[in-house]
Amino acid sequence: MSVITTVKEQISREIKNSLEKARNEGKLSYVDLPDYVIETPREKAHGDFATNVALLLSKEAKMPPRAIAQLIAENYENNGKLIEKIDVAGPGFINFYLNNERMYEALPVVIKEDGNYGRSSFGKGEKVQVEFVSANPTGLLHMGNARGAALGDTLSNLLAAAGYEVTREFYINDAGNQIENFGKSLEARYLELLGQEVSFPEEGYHGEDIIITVKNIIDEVGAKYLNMDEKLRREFLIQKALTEKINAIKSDLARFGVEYDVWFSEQSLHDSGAINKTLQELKERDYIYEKEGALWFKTTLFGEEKDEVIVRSNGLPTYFAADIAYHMNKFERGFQKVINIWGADHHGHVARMKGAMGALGYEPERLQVILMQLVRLFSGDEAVRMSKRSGQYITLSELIDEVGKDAARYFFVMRSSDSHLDFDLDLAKEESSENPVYYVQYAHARINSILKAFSHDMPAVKEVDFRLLQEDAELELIKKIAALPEEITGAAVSMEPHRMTRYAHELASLFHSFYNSCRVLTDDDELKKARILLVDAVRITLRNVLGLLGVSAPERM
RNA sequence: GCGCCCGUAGCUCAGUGGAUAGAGCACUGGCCUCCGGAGCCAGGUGCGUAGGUUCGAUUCCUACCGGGCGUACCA
Repeated sequence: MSVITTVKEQISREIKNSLEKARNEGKLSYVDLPDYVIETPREKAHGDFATNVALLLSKEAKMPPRAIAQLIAENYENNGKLIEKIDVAGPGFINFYLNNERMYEALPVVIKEDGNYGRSSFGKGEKVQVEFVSANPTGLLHMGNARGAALGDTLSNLLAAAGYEVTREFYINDAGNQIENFGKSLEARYLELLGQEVSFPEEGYHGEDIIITVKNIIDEVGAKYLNMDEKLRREFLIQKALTEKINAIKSDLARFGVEYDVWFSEQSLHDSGAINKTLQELKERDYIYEKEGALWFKTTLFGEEKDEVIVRSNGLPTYFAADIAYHMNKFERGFQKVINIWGADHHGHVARMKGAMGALGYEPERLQVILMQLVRLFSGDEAVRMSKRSGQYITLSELIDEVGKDAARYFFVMRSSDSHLDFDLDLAKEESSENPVYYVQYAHARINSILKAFSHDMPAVKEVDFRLLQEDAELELIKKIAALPEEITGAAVSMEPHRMTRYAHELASLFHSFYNSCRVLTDDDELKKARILLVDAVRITLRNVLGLLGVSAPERM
């Protein structure tokens, strides 16, 4: 357990004791304690921890907040001299000033835990699945997919670090309409490249990449399929092209630092009968009816405006049917919680998916959907279109070539997922100090440089007196380092990976300030040892955070 | 029309039912004879509008304005 969590719990216990004591003495009356918080105040002048308990209790106790706060402060038992000073401030906040001695305890922990520092068993090994990207395998990955990849992978890292058992999964849409469409496009290109005159399907995939794919196929099999049965020809082309596309997606994601545990085929749900089984179950539970030759799912029960077709009049299930079967399959595999990262253009799908889960007897809250606003791509002032149909888009692969994996991953995670992301390619291409990822990496490189210059064995924790670290810059740095485990669990539970880029930047900033005001390799040997270990703890913390973000921590830049 | 998301500094974005709302970029001026100047320090403007709930609202609620997305027997 982290130092900060321990301290907060201790303070909270003492507050309760203190309140009860006041109540027993008849100085205060209340029945239940409100949901108060112990937080780290924004303002340094407000201490290391603050609580709003007196403000919240005011109404029930029928006393002014400041008077309650005063009672708490007076009755507070300062066990083990944890707290240096208690103040009642403002409208009735209680500020606690931590005894610095306790803060130093964080440093040996960081050094001992090293690569594991920040990890916790908070999630108690609960099984969680994160499904992300799941792009159609009919083309290459674009910027929107890239954002989903960075968010999903970082969130997965965070959950794993917070003690959950995480499975990363990619759902391959290798069935349905768009695959039919894909087949027609492939066929058209195939015939075209072999000298036939064809009209390209209106709704087809116009991308250059498809032409290349078909050229590869022709290199392999030549004109063998020119006069073959249309259906067989398309099936062949689809199989060939899908394999190639999926492999391309896999390798692009691998370059981006994303490795999946499971690649799940939509087609397998059709083949195994899972979709029929799901439909049957929904029918039995009376969620399905027939109208105009199609089967409809009663989504109006979940607040939708109209019911949704689940099996078309041509007998083919819609993607919705497959998706329900897929999610049922997820729960059958034992995941306690299932997280999906979807583009905001799919938001209409959320309520009915949750509804469907409820209809099948699963707690809808076990399905969590992160709606990610779309990426707008700019080149300078000019917007770049991102349509697969028009075939004009920047691929993930090109992005990595241009701005590098580190910058791209950091940028995509930097913004909250429900905020639009304006990605200026020209700016991201610049390898300059404007790029925040360099700022953080630079701190890491700088520390390594200091440690190298130190040229002695690292001092043993036992022979170092951390109390020599008295400067403001040093104390601030220690507090920030100590906060990592809570930052990780907080970002994981709220599913907000962007918090970690903030943390990384703040930590780097505190280090740079420290560096400018305190010399590490000073003549004072004892102080030098303490600072070397402090700086080493910063190095470990930075490296671990960058690791969670999938960004490298270079020793030299 | 209806539904979801967004509206915070010149720009791109964080943030919170509480105490003086932050960062990066841009702009201006300063900083080690010394551990990496890709750094540090200083300088200022802002919660779309109007109501409501509250001891307290930028945060929650309602309406409106502006932007994005959705509203298919597409996914």
